[in-house]
Amino acid sequence: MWTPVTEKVDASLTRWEKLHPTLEARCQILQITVGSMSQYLTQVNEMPPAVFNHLLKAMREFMWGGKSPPINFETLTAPRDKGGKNLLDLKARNDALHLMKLKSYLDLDPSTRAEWCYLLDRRLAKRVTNDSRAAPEALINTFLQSWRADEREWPKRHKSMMRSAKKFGISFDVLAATTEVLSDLPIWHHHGENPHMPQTNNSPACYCLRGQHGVIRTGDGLTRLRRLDNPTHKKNKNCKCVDCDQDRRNLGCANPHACAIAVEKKLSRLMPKWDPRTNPAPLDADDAESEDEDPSSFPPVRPTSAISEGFRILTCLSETLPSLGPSLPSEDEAPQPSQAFFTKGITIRDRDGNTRAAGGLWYDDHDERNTALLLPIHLRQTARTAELAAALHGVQSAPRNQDLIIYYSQKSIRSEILQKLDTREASGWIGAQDSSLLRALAAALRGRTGKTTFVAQDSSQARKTGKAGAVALARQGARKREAAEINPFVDPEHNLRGVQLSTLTQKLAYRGIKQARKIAPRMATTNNVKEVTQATFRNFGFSPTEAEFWSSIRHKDFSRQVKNFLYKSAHSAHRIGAFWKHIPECEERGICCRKYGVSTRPQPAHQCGRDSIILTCRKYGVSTRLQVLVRYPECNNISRRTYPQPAHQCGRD
DNA sequence: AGGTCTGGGGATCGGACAAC
DNA sequence: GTTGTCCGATCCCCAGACCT
Repeated sequence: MWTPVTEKVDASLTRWEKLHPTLEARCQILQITVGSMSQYLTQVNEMPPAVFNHLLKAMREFMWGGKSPPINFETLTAPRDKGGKNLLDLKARNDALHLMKLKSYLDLDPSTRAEWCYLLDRRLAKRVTNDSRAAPEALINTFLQSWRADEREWPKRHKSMMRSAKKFGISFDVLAATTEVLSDLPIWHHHGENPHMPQTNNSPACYCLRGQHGVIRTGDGLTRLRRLDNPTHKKNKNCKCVDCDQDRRNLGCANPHACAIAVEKKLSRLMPKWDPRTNPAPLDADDAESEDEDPSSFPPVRPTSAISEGFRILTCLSETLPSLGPSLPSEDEAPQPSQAFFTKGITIRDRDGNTRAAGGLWYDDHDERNTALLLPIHLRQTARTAELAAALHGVQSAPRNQDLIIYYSQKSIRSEILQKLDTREASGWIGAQDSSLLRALAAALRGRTGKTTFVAQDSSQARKTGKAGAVALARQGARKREAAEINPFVDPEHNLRGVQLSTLTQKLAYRGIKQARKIAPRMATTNNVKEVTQATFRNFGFSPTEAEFWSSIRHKDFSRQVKNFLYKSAHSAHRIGAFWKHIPECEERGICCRKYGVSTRPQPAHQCGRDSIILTCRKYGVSTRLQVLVRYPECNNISRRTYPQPAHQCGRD
């Protein structure tokens, strides 16, 4: 089945090879050949390991024209700002397809759910590993409940999907759910049980509830409970109340009271979030309207309204979040007057010439809570990040039941929190800027009982003082030597891990999977980047970040060849200079020969590496030099100064 | 030498199963 | 419900081949 595909790919790559494409072009060619030609069949029919290995090998060989690879494949698949070429990562692409299949499997809406999903449900329920006595009628869906199926019994054609589900941490979680959703969840093997109070699913009463009463979902159980509130109900097996009487006659239940008690026990062992009895009723129409009236205040959590929306995947992404632990103020008993503060973020050049961001948090003149903070270096150094840090600090230090008014200066802070939060949360913050701060801020806001309102700083007289105060504090923060400690604590109760499966797209899954993966750093590359950073600082007075370095060598002013040259140089992928030093019988290849030199005067023999190639070589050197000079005229002096130097080991200069 | 890639072997983990 | 054993899958490490 796969032979035509592999043959087509191989033939196509052979044809492309004849055009001698550049590294950059090869990446694109691989995307449009291997990527597209294997996509469909992988989707409908998983890619066998042999085919995967064949394609991977073909890609690797094509990348370097059959020669030995100087840069490993993983590095090439990394994003461009990390030194990669964003090359198609076949493994991640296949995994993304598995997750898309998982998405359709876990679409529980009967009107759209495919036949094979029901068959898989049944098949998985045949061999339960963690509860040998589990009853077949209690097993609805392994990912919705706590039972697990024997991996060896996973059907062959769904094995990869099941593996990916496990590998990328499928889970079921919501911040809040409507009563309908809670009532619709299976009551048996409920995943939301309190771990300290193990569930019973196999007692005689449980069998009666399933067999006689037909109780499958928590909602079915709720109707059994009503009698307990009925004054005519007697707490024994012979109760004659209407409900018990009916159960005895119509369902053949011997002890309706015991069954009702069993349901109550079961529900009380659920964590409060999952108990349909304690869940507050959904907002009625009036409440919803009043919320709409004030679009500036932080809205209550929107309850999940369909079971399928509760599945989360790629939960491994969130585990790397740093956490200093909870240090948030507890609920104050006394009612608090409402409080307002102003936030502002600015950026400056510090004495090392690097961009630093600082934030100001202003309450009132001479208020001791006024805060000036210098943003720690591990965060993005932008005004928005700094303002977010200031706002986070303000929210975290306010009593929870206090009404807050946040006067923000950047519009995007308001829109991120008030409008984009749901989408960001659904997409697992993949690709979102300032996600750690926004996450912490959202969690802190959700933990508050007081109302939080976002108001823009405008030029009215009353707000001018606050605005100016926040700016002054931000400037003060910028002068600080010690960076502030930002508390990125995210309360799990107010935070969802991973991505919402029901809104997952292949693109998003692919990005998330690539983001979750760790790529081993190359020592040569790390050293090169460090060297360039230091040299830039020496010559131009600022240190570029790693991302800036990688984007600068792709600047549009450079020709394709030079870009290619710089990229390979950054990875030490040229077999030049010192590379030959220790290779038997090839040592002389590292020695500069005159044909590469611009000067006709005899030069002392030296190791011909990058420096000498750029500075003296005819082939690359002239064009690279010219292009660098056009872009950075100030380099002119440097290169002239460096040019006449004697033998040296080449570096980036 | 320093990089890539492959394959093999050992350690580890998780699950099934049996015995207690 | 707990413990121990077995087995397979997976991960990790390393040696070795290969390249230039």
